[in-house]
Amino acid sequence: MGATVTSRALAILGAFDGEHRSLSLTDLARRAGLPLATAHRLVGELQRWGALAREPNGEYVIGRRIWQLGLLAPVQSGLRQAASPFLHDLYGTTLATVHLAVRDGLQVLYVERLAGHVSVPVVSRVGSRLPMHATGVGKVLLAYAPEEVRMEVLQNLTRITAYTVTQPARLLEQLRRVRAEGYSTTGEEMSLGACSVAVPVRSGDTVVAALGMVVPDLRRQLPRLVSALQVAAHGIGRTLTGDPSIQWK
Amino acid sequence: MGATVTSRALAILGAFDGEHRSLSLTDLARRAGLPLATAHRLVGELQRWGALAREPNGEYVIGRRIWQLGLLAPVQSGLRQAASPFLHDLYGTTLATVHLAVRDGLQVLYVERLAGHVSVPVVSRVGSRLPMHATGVGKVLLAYAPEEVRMEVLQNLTRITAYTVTQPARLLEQLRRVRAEGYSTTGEEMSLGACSVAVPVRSGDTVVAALGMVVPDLRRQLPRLVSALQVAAHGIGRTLTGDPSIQWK
DNA sequence: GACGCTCCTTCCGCTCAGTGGAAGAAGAGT
DNA sequence: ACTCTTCTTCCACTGAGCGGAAGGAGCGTC
Repeated sequence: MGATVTSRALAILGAFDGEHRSLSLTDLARRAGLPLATAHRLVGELQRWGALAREPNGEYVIGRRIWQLGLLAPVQSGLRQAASPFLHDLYGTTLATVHLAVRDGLQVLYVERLAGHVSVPVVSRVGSRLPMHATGVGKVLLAYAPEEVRMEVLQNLTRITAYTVTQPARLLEQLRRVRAEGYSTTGEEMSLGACSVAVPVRSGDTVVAALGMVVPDLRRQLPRLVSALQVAAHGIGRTLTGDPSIQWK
Repeated sequence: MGATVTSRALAILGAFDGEHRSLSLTDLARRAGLPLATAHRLVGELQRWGALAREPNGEYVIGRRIWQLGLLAPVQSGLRQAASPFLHDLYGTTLATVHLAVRDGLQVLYVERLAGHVSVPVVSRVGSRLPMHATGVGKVLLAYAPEEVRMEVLQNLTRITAYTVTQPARLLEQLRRVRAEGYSTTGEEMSLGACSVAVPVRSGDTVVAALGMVVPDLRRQLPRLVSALQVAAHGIGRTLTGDPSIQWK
């Protein structure tokens, strides 16, 4: 059992997540698995440093200092910088929710997002992870992932909606098509009422990211969206190839 | 002298800043003021948890986990949310780099940014701080800051480029004009080849932020840019006034 | 190919920082 | 006035953390 002081402090920070953005001391202690007195002292130190802040209502939230540190993280920073203007253009021409994602292990990690006006149920948030087999960007990344990754993901196709593809053979077929046609689509596989298209972003020969879009319905405008995405992805790729340091562990 | 384990771990994280995004173990130990062996152990723990990551070259950088945590921080989240659509619109109509900044102590803190394609040397990054006297948003925030803040900033006008305003009297005169005319400008005062315009964002009577724009040249289009900025700033202000919780310590 | 330099990793016995049970304070319902 | 919950403070015991020192691992120099 991890009993080092540092691991305890980190356990406190780790108690926060997307659903728990603010926590009381007691919650914090419980979630971190620490005695109240211990949590209290650690929380005090973290707060003094600026890692945590206290809301008017007494609950704790992640502090400004961590926010600033996080912005220094080289999480795809080269990629994000290169992509940023293209994402805006894409948003400008399509007014759809636009995503930039990379593969992180067996999941998709969203590194950038622009939210559209249109009320489509979008689950992703910047910094969140989703399964690969049920998202547009995920299918692209999976299609170009190393064989072993693909195999492991195929073992565990959890059902999310009634339309989620859960048969390995069918998904494999889809992935082959992604490679052949250069784009992937999903239809309400992650959340009802949301469809998506995505294309790979290449730097040289390797696919470093996926660029995707979420819309309520695909049928009519598919070709237009795909070509808009491809233009943007190509632009990002060209910018990247100029840049020597693309972060990818 | 901070000798608690937690404070040491935090000191290690604190060793990173805008100019030092990746550090060797030795640098880290030196900057955090810790013996090498101690730093080594702490760094190991931080890395295991994901607070730090190791680059191929052996240097340490802020890890993905901290990045994710930072995204949960409620830093100006009300303000940023309110501003986001207006920033997009602004970018859409002007295609210039657009900034949203607040005052943090004696510096400008950039809380949001949209980067344009245009190759203008832009120094600011989201989460970074810059001096107030050499940036467009800074001058706006300074113009409306409490007297004491203004005085303290005026004591220390460091020169950055050949055009930086370093005479207190001249800056004061500029600030008076900002208040009178409702916008500020800079001409290559922060970096050569970059000019900027900025306007205040008001919530009720108080100036809560500044909205700015960086362009290669101001002369011809100044009136157009100022009015675009003012429309956006006004919109943000109106959205904010509806919102009860604007984060400002 | 031996030397010197810098940077990283491991070891281990001493000791003081961290621990956490418990008691007290401060609210907020009822 | 009471109970229940959450927060804060206290303090004596003890094992987790400390860090000097020694041992790698590179790399450039002569």
